[in-house]
Amino acid sequence: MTYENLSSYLKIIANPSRLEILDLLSCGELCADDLLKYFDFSQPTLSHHMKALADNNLIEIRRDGNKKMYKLNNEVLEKVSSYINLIARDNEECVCKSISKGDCAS
Amino acid sequence: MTYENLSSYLKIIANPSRLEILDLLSCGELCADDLLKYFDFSQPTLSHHMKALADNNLIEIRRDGNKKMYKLNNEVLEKVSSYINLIARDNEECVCKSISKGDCAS
DNA sequence: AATCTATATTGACAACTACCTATATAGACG
DNA sequence: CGTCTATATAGGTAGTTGTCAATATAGATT
Repeated sequence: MTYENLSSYLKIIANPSRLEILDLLSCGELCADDLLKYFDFSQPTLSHHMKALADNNLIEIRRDGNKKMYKLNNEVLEKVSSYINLIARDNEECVCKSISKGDCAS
Repeated sequence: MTYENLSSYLKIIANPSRLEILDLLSCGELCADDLLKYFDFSQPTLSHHMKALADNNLIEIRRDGNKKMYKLNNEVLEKVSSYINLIARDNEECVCKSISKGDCAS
């Protein structure tokens, strides 16, 4: 995963409403209406957030009769989490091994 | 940690340059000049990124003579990572337990 | 097929971001 | 104290984001 890729995922989840949507989905599917009742923003705003999440593969959508059901794709979220951890820690292939230190060498 | 708080941290790291800066710092302190040589952007842009990271406690700064040394504060990054994991998973106190399902009940 | 219901799209706008150039400042050191 | 070096701040700009009201659409149901 490139920094660009990781950054794209992070941009999507770097929003309190979307974080809460993801958390709400973490114990099962919900439809838009249940989510909408829960929040204070408008229906188009919810739809916009759901599209952003779906476009980035953070949720999956299926139709159920009249409604659409949204389901968390927790693998992606877990992958993002583990990549952040990778950045936080030193390791063999880390880019930090490759930087050339000038006068500031420790 | 509130969704607002987590989202603030995520906004800071949701940038490819800052992710790379953090990764570069993950095996030890560096000064601004070493980082600057590594990237293609201007010195003020680097300074701006370092300030954003420091203001959010993601790095620590100490003066060393003429220079400033930047050090990763990996605890914060690891905390962010683990909170994302928490959101990805179901658990006892999850907000997802509290949402009232209307017609969409599974 | 007409209507209803749930969700999506459009278009607009204020707020924020990342970057630049130009300039300022803080501390080191002659 | 004056100068140099390293980093920070200011001011400006193009692009992005989150939101809304208005409208469109897709599928269900009569």
